[in-house]
Amino acid sequence: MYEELKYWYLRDHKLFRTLSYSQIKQLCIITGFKKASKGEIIYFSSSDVPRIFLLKKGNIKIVAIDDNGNETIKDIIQKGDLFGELTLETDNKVEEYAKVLSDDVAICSFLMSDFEDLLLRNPTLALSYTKFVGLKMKRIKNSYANLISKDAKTRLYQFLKDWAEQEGVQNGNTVVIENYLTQNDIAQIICTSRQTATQLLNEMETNNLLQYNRKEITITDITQL
Amino acid sequence: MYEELKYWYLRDHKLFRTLSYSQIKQLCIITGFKKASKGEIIYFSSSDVPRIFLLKKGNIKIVAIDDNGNETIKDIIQKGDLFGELTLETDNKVEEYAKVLSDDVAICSFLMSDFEDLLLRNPTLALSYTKFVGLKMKRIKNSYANLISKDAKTRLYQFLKDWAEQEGVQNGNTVVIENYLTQNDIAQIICTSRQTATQLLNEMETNNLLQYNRKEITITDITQL
DNA sequence: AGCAAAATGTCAGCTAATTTACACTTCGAT
DNA sequence: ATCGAAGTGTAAATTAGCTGACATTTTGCT
Repeated sequence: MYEELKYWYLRDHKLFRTLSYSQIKQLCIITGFKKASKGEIIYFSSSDVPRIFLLKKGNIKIVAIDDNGNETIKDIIQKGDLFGELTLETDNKVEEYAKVLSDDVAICSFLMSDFEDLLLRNPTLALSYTKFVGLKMKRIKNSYANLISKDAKTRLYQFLKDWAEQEGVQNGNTVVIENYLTQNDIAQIICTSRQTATQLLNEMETNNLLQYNRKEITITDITQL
Repeated sequence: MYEELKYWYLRDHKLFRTLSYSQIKQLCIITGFKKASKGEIIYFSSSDVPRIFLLKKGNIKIVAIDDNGNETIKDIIQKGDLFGELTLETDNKVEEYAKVLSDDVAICSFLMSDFEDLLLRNPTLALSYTKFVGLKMKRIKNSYANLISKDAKTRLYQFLKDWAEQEGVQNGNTVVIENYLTQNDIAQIICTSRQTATQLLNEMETNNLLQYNRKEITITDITQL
């Protein structure tokens, strides 16, 4: 069980440990570098040639618009994460874009075709990349399994635990998370209504499980969640 | 096992199409072969060394047991599909097994380590495999997205459409699917209760959208779903 | 052929969570 | 410093779908 969680929390920087500096440089030289600040929207799926992106700094959310014009959060991308067409399949019928959550972000990107060439020339990297995608898949599977079989409260607890593990600053059993999400964002991530999320968060606050404000979330005792 | 036989087992998988006959023969990676019949349970995750499996014939479901002893269907595997630890990550704490759904199945397997060696020696194959895993991930994402944002009826409709597309025999707008699933199986796949699934199927039958029986499902007009 | 087990059909509560609706608070821009 | 927009708080009405509790039908087995 704990082993599983460890896997799950192993964020994706892992891939780049297998890449040498020169390899990374090679990728980044080929491409551009982009900075953006809070609230900005970055379109990346429909645009020109297929690319793979690497978030160097900050946080963004990947948002999709469905047929009815509803926004749904597909993913939260953190510093060091790759995003874009990781499956190496060009398929641009989905309308997705990224929205900047933190004060500012830095994104570097490279061409998918270049990346494919690199993989062909470097089987070890291809293998690592496959494992990396597999890890991502495992993560997605886990989070969806949670969404489907658990109630809203359990989902919120699980989300907070994940978040704390990934980004929280721990001090004893107390964990402080920099809160760049609105309650609405959180609600969307755990797939519930904004109102339900608000209620649950307030309930947790009255039960002294955490303190919530727009800047940060302090989890009183992470072992209690 | 004879070389020719091994070749036959791999030949028509899209993954290995990039390889020539002689290359495939050289692989010699198939180390296991197994036949089983309806209802049989095949354990594959916990056992000895990590393997990757290829289903040559029939249908199976991958079932997991959670902490409370509840069965959940993780995947339906059809003829030609690979299954097992496709992510190449050994991770053996999940209690999973396969149950044979069709009258009989033929499964061949190879060692994950052999497969990794193979990928390292064949960059093109490694890239194909990476895309293959990516495609699988995309599918999973899509089906989960459906599960979460749609109601039970829509989920059932979507499931039937997918199933029809994958395995149905079309004649005009009428599609006949060989039905190797119970209503309970269907319910589990679309994540609802057996009763709800039954009700929905009967409702569809009275609305002349389909005819259901244990052997086959006939969708009157696939464009109506 | 006979019987137990599995699969299917049906229905009445029950409940979590969505929806609707509105008030209050905080933030950011001018 | 003000004002509109975004974010948060709260509550009643409504509902999809689960649970439990059966009856009925079909299947596989000896």
